[in-house]
Amino acid sequence: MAARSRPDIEVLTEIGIIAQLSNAALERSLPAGMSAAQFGVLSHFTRRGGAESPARLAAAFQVTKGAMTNTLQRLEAQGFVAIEGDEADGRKKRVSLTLAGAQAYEAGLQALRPRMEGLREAFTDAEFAAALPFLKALRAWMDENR
Amino acid sequence: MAARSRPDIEVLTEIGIIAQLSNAALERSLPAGMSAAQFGVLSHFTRRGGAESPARLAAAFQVTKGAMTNTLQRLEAQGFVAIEGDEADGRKKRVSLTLAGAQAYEAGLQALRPRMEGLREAFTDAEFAAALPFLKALRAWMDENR
DNA sequence: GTTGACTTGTTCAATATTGAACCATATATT
DNA sequence: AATATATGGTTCAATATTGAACAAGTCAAC
Repeated sequence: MAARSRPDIEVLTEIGIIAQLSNAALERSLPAGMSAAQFGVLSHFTRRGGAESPARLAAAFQVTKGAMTNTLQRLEAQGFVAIEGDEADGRKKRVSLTLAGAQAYEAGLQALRPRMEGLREAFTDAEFAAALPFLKALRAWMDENR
Repeated sequence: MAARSRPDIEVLTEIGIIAQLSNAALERSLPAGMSAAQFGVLSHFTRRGGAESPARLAAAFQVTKGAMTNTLQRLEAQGFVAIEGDEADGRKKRVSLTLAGAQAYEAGLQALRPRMEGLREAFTDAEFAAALPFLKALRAWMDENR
């Protein structure tokens, strides 16, 4: 085999492919009609609870406001989130999880379970934990040097 | 801050964000009209040389054949690749890099240079190399357990 | 040789995303 | 108070991608 690529490029290449495969697997496993983006939003609310504005969600997921508008409209159409105007600030809206949304998230989690278990049989928590600091640093750099 | 997520999920989350930021940065840096997908194909030919069929390119980039058709059509429209029928197998086509394509790739590389240099100032080659084995293993697992 | 299964490449509708324009509202400056 | 600037959210056209259907070519088995 010819000379390998530079390690920085190789890292970014592997990361790109992993992200692609991971996202594709996620979408394939999820119940019909639930995209990875939607699942991410539901997951966010399950972890954090409370209400968030669309703009803050867009920032959290590194997505444009337009994309978040789309995702939230689809979630609302399915009854998974409630969207209401913000009393204190007329520009904002407040998005929150509904009971149906929490149930949909649970169903999504269950659907993912076999895959996640397979992953955790293939690698140990220690391996993931060991990889994390570098990945976080890389993410932070990418974020700052946008 | 509340309890962290499980390390496996965190790893996949970070990888997803890095890939997104990295791809966005790539597209922003590249000369107008050249997408990351197109740059990837040019890069492939520069490294490997010779000719490849669209199907093999699609497999190499983990993309559907339809997506590759699109990318190749755009590359051909700009004169960056030549596409001809395969003599030996009437179903296949042979894609190869043109001189203009090689020059376009060089221009893309130059445009990326400042960003890549910044990255290599922020991290050492050793750090990238250290991260690589785990990423490769993870990629391989994702690839097998599709 | 014919048939049947597989491979290759293209097309098409559906979906997600971006970037820009835009309107409404809030905040700061004067 | 009036004006300017910034922020929040939506819409729109453009683009990339997927998955499915399809036509054309190959190949093996019979």
